[in-house]
Amino acid sequence: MSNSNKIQPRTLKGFRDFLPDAAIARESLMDTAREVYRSYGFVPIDTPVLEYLEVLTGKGGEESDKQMYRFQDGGGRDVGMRFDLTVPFARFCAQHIGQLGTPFKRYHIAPVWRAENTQRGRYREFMQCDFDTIGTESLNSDVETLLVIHDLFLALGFEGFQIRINNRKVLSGLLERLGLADKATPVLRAIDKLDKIGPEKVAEELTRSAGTTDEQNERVLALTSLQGERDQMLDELQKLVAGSETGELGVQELRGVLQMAKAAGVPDSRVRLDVSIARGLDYYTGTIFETFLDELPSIGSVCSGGRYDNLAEVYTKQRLPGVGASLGVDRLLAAMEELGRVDKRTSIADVFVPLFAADRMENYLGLCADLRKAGLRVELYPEAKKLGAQLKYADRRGFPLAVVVGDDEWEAQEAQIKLLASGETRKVPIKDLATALREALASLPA
RNA sequence: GUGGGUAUAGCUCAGUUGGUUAGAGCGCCGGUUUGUGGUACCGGAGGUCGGGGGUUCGAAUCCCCUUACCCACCCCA
Repeated sequence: MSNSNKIQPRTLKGFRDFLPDAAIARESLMDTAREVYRSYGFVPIDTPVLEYLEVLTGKGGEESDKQMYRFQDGGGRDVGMRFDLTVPFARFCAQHIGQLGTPFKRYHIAPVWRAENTQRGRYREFMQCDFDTIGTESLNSDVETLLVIHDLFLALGFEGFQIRINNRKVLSGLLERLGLADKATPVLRAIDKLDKIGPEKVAEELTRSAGTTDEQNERVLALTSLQGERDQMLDELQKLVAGSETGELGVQELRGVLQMAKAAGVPDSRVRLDVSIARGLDYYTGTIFETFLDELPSIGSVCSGGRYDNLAEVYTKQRLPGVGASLGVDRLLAAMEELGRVDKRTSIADVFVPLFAADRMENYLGLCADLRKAGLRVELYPEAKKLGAQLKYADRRGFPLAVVVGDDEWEAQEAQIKLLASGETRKVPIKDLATALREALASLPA
């Protein structure tokens, strides 16, 4: 077949291949998230990629319906690919919460699909890492959500990040007082842009999309533009929503969450009360979170979430309040890539064993098997090439350690451990090799 | 979905007003005498210039279409 007859190998817009370095980075990020979630007792679940279309549509607002991949399956059923993990979770809860009992805490790490235009850190297929606590209205769960986010970013190696927090009730309270309760969606969307386009433009948009008066705009902006010291802000907010039961409750909740987070050891510098964050998604009703990296705020929020009153109301009569958040794995990865924080390792094993003495294959196989039994990840080179070439391979793949055993060493029942970063070597008896390797690994810089 | 930009080797990019066999750096493979990689030196492979069509004696270079990526809007992880 001539070259021009070949099918062009290519991927769809917004869909990507992952080469080992990217796949290793992504998996290790997900492993970290998994460990943090588990450390708080969240349990894993999974749901299907495809759902009946009626299960998915009309849940996240118009925009998500537009961006959903949908088609008819072979049996003529209208189906959709999940757009996020929250809506399938709502269906899941409506179906199974009776067996699970409440409160129920789950995490779910899986890809989702959105047919929107791509951009830096925005793809059509991307991984989300959600965790939610459902079946409780306790503010303690809101605090726990914040603590999980905080632990998560620390575990991922970030020091400089900021969790912005707000409460929808504060905004709702104000809207109620201004007689704008039915315009909540356009108003919140406009407010969400405050950081980006400034107060004048927000006012314009408010008037245009929600038909607000100048006075209403002023009141909205007075509230959302609040800045400064936290307790002062809370006091100001209190005044601005005074008279609205919802609003006052919202301020009280904010105060509570912030206070407990502080008591739990989250430094003030990493939690910012930001009255301008609103979140586009319709289902949030209480606390809302967004997380920004200090080094790259422009990539947007890398972990967002909040509290919702009634997740599964369209599927069941049972009321299921909850709170949770979603880590944007691929967006975070794009950010880390840009910041040069992605490990370029293309090997996953810790120990490289060159096939040095070609006629001792059985010895090498036995040695590797023993090391693996001892819990090490070991790669044996498949060909008896020149030692230098084999070490070069190991070096390029980023192996931390090599174990060189040639005829002399086999005779003496010794092995040479080589630290590939420094070139330093040392000899140990083969019977002590596993222990020595573990020690060597432990003493390496992370 | 709308508007703007970009597309040349695996990667980052040169390529003069359209003119012969399209270049560099890095990377990759091999070598610098047989048991030690990352540096140095030598050599090599690799591109129908994103794809298709058109203008021209002649197109990487000009025009049209298409696809992907980047930026903005929108929305959001």
